[in-house]
Amino acid sequence: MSLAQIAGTLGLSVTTVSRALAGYDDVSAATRARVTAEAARIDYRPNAAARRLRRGRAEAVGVVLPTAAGQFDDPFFLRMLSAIGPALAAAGLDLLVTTARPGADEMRAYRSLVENRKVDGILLARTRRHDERIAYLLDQSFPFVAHGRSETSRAFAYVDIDGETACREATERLLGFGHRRIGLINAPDSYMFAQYREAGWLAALGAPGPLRRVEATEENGFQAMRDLLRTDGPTAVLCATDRIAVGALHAVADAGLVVGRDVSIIGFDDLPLATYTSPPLTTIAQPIERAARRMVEMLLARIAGAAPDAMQEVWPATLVARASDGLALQDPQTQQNREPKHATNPHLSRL
Amino acid sequence: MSLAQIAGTLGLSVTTVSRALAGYDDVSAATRARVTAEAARIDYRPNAAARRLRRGRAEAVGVVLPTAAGQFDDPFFLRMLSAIGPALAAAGLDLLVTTARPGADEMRAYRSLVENRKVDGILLARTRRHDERIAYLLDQSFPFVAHGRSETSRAFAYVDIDGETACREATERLLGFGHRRIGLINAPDSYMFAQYREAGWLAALGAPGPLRRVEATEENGFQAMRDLLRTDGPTAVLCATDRIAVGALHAVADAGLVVGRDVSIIGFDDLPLATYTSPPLTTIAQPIERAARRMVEMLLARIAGAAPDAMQEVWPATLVARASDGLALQDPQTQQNREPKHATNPHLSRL
DNA sequence: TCGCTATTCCGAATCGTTTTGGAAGTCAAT
DNA sequence: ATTGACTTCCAAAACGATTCGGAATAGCGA
Repeated sequence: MSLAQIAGTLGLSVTTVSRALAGYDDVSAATRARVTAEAARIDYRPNAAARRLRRGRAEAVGVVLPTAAGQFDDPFFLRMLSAIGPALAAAGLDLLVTTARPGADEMRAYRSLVENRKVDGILLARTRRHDERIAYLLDQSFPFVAHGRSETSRAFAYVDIDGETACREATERLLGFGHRRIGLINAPDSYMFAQYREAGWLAALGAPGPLRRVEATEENGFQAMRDLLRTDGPTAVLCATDRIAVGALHAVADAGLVVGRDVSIIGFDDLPLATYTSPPLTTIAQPIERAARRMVEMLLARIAGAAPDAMQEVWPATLVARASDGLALQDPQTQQNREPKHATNPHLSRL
Repeated sequence: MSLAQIAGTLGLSVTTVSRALAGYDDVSAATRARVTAEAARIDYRPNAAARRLRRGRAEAVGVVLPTAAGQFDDPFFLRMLSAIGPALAAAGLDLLVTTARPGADEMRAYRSLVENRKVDGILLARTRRHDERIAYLLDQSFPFVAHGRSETSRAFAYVDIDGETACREATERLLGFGHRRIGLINAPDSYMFAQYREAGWLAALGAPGPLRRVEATEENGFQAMRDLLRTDGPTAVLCATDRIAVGALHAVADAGLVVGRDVSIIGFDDLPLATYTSPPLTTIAQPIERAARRMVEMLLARIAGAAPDAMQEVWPATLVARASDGLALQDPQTQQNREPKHATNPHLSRL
């Protein structure tokens, strides 16, 4: 199961066997044929550790998954992983997944990946305004690509979703429905994506509206919505993630109100689930899988030595209208328009 | 950043530095102190590839995630990963994640992990009745632990959830509510867990009831439930997973029926989401995280050489009652008992 | 002084691959 | 016969850690 073994049975040197399999042109066609045949016969597989040691590359890429409450369960990361996997496999790279609680643990995980040379590059998500991970990787000039921007003067590669525009347009949509008290249940504002979503909401509104900031779980969405309903009485609420929206949906129903009639709700992510909430959730779809594949492309280029300056992309998100939002109640002219809207579920209609 | 560097600045041999750091007792206390101090000073990290090559161990564990429609998105795998991560980190092992579509791709992924010696052991989930992966790993006598049993005469290590008992009890609960036409929306019966869940349902029922088998997605759950309602008119339906149940919930509402009154639904998994469906989903909770941690323990023992025979555990699952099931309508005596049940959401009551 | 045991250190081999810098042989042109 | 160009092969040196089998020194009793 080693080059030496093939070399032995064929009476060749290890060098020649290696070069034959690697496709060098200083190996005769006949010899190459004998080598590849024998390699196939014994099902030769190169020893990954030896290759890595010699080449000085790990041939692997790292991802650190946060395990804080509500973080890791997030389908967001799973969707990212599912898209990263095949893209990396196509490039012959392994995927090393580490889990860490945000905080000291987390930086230790990144340091271990970098300093033990376990990976050649890193993908990271859920960037923060002041992101210690990004600062560290930049300091080490270690190749990485982020999903999301961050507040630093130094250039790094990223793919981001334009949450600001998406949330501005979603809020404008709600304004167009006649809503005036439009709340936002946001993620903690240390997250960069929360910044942008809030900025978009604020831009459309002109002035601050009812706001809550919570970690993105169903439970927190529920609590925040219940609180919002009690103290601020919004007629529409934008939720920074679908998980928050699911909790919010429930809080509205729990208060004896009807989602889409008494209170409009718009989410963000377009989880598979969103079609099957009641009512089906109007939400903002972001192309996570495509973004993840692009991130892998960028990372390969970074590992190959390309500069990050040209690798900064912000992609649009698109609102998918379902039935959790609609015309504001206080607008009298609208009552007759309501029914068709809620009876029409674009998903169900094609079943 | 190598032993040679430390040896150089300290005027020692590489051997001594290595042995000092490894804790051998043929190194004087004074030398060991000098070595550890210098190692700390330059923040020495052993080269993972070199260590692996020399020791002949990968110091990593592999997981292959299925990427078929509805498979990978499944929160099940994310919950597993989130529990595996810390347990492996504690043992100093890396986690190598590969993605593969079930089929040829999948076996290639397993072969690559084993034959390129990329991992020392493998964790696998969603076992199947005739599981090619298990057969292969047994053939290679490669250490692995499965989540779920399989139909083979050869012993292997596993942790499984007793879905049969859980589903029997859930079905008995529905029978106790007066339901007589109790359907099952199962996962494809190539999956072992589907076998057990169906067996439990069947055991309680005595005779086959309305049955559908689909891949576990919301969409498929929706379709299967709609079909079931049209052709079989069940008053209660057991769903093999919560994702199926979410779709089923929607199909019931879509048919103009009320979940918990006209049709009872029970899921399986107890996703975080289950509390926030409408109505909140009665479902069966399985301790995935604890099981995953136990699987890691077993895998470490297997890698250390322990036999798998004593590593076969089946754990109980527990039903958590929420509001998606209740007394059957046709039973006249029950009408006054219904209301309190559905107004009482054990989760909400503690908020 | 001689042997003996502890203590402390180190040279060299090893893991399996890649790669540098030739070496040996063939062939045709001079 | 010599030269040069080409083809085909290989020895040996890496990569960095681990480990076997000593070696050197010191201390001690006989």
